[in-house]
Amino acid sequence: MKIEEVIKATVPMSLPKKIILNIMYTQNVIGENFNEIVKAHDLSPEQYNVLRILRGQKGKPANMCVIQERMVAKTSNTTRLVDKLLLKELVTREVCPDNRRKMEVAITQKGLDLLKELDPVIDSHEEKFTKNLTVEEQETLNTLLEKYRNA
Amino acid sequence: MKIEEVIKATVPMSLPKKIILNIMYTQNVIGENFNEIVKAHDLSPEQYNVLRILRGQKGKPANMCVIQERMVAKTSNTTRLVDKLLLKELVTREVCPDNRRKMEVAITQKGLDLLKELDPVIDSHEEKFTKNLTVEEQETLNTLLEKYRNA
DNA sequence: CTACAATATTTGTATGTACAAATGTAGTAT
DNA sequence: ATACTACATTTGTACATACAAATATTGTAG
Repeated sequence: MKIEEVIKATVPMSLPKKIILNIMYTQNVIGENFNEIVKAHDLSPEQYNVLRILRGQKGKPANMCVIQERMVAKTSNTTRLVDKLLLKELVTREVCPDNRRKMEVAITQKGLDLLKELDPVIDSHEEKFTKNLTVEEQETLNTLLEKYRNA
Repeated sequence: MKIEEVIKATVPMSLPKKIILNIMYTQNVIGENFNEIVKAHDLSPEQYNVLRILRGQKGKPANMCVIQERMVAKTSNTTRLVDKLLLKELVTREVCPDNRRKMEVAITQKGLDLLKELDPVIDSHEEKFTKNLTVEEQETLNTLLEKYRNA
């Protein structure tokens, strides 16, 4: 569906406006789809994100700053996200012995198991949208988005 | 900046994953920029959106359903958005005489004036990101996003 | 006409987000 | 040691969002 149909536009829009709306709306579609997936496992999208970041640390714990700077939505409240994950015993949180200002957050086995369970579902979610594009088109989309963003 | 740098990825990512993250993050960048603009005029992005939809009605009032289906984020709570706009006297809300289940929401002169003030700022915001792409690239980006989304 | 389903909107509630202020710790200059 | 600045995280508060349930109105079948 073209973006004009999505928002039922009555007048023609400029190309810049169409692109913005297209990006906003596409993110919305992806986000809702993703939300359904993680919600079925009692996670919010951002909670999943934190778990994924922690797994990427390969055993090494991460402090709050590190988690924050690796998140896509940079303004999330990391403290409260980790609070929720702690309650579900998916992560641990301890004061860093070298620097007591910092916290060491690590994923638990339970957390790793949950991610493993989610992996194939997430993968197919990612591929679901991509499958309509050729590899060449995928590369182009990626490049154009990066070029666009760096204004 | 490439998406891998943004999220400081340690391992290479699949193309489908990169595209998803790229769209999510790009939306984030646009969104924050847009947020700053409307916030300076004491509006939230969604409030602005509703005003814009009402102006598009060209004098004809819109009921809640119509507003909802024209919004980019389809899950917003239209009632409360309109509540906020009412408080600022940017819109009016009346029961529809033909069908008392429906509401007729219309933009006021004050609302139109506010939009007019915002127009040039919004336009330059939209063009700011687009200016790094040729018109041909813009068309391609648009087409690829639509193709991508319709999975 | 009555009961029932469909439509349109509102409200309640839990949760999430944005942002400033507060807290606690570490490093540095005097 | 003291005062000051920078750093890391947490907390408070207002606001927004998601979603189910409630309310009110209209249309329709018997």
